[in-house]
Amino acid sequence: MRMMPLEEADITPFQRRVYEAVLEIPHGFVTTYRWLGLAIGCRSPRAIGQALRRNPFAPEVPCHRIVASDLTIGGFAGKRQGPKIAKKRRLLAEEGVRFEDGRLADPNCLFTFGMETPAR
DNA sequence: TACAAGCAATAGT
DNA sequence: ACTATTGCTTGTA
Repeated sequence: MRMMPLEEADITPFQRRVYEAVLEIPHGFVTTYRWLGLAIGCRSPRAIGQALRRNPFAPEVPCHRIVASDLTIGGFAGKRQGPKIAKKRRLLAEEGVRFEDGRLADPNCLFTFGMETPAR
């Protein structure tokens, strides 16, 4: 598989921002659409999901490390349920991120791009 | 170029 | 549980 620089890809600037941010997620960690939005200054998580859905860089860009803000597993491959989701869960399990009943077991695995944890 | 519809979500009611 | 909001992509005229 070819490693194509993001610069030469046929993508929009927004998509490039999203992928760059996703690449910063360390192995064994996950982040949420919310955090991604904060990181790249986008207040519309749906746009992020759409960008990831059209991800031409799978699996070079670990789009499986994105979960929903309430720590549910979120969606994958354009769906919110089905075999794709099971695969996403398995991929995360391989990286040491454990899920329980469709929810992230250890919130400690959340990667917040060096920002402070959300004031809840 | 202009407009409408859709999306792997989230917050508020 | 349901609706509103939100930024961006894509398709059609």
